[in-house]
Amino acid sequence: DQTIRFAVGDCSLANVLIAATAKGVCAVLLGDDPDELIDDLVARFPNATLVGADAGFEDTVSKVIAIVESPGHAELPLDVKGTVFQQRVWQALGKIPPGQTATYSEIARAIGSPQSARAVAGACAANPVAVLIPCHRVVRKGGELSGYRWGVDRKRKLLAREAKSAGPTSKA
DNA sequence: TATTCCTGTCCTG
DNA sequence: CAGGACAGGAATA
Repeated sequence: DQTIRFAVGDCSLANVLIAATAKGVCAVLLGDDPDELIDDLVARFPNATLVGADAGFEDTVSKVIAIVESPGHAELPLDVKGTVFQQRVWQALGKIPPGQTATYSEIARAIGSPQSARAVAGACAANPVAVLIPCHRVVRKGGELSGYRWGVDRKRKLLAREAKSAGPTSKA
């Protein structure tokens, strides 16, 4: 059992809920409705004690939003839990540079299970920390966006913004 | 082109 | 415990 502090802010894409334990950020949720985000948080951490933001948490919130608005800006300590497989996937995702994308099969290969592309997708979907673990940078082979936990449209906008901010050096 | 199998998790019966 | 559903992808008929 643990205590989780949380706060809801907003960015250019949507409302953002940031939640953290004493160890680090444990959830970053995207959505249009703050209440909906809180419901999601409760569902993810049914055994945790949720408390509102206290002094000093604003700093974490602003950092997370800064990363959402401008990926690659900084990193925060994370406190995420999952299966070994999921953690391997998330770690692999973290190696994708801002502005670039990888395919599910590439990630699968990177973690040593070349045939587990579908399982990789499942692990991405289970990612509790939007943007900080860049599951939006994973696309289907061929470059198509197939799906995104927080909306394909949001995924597209995130990628478009990253591509722009990382510099349109590709084939220009 | 349409099936079928593979893979890790989660949800339901 | 068994079966089905997924943000995929490759092989086979």
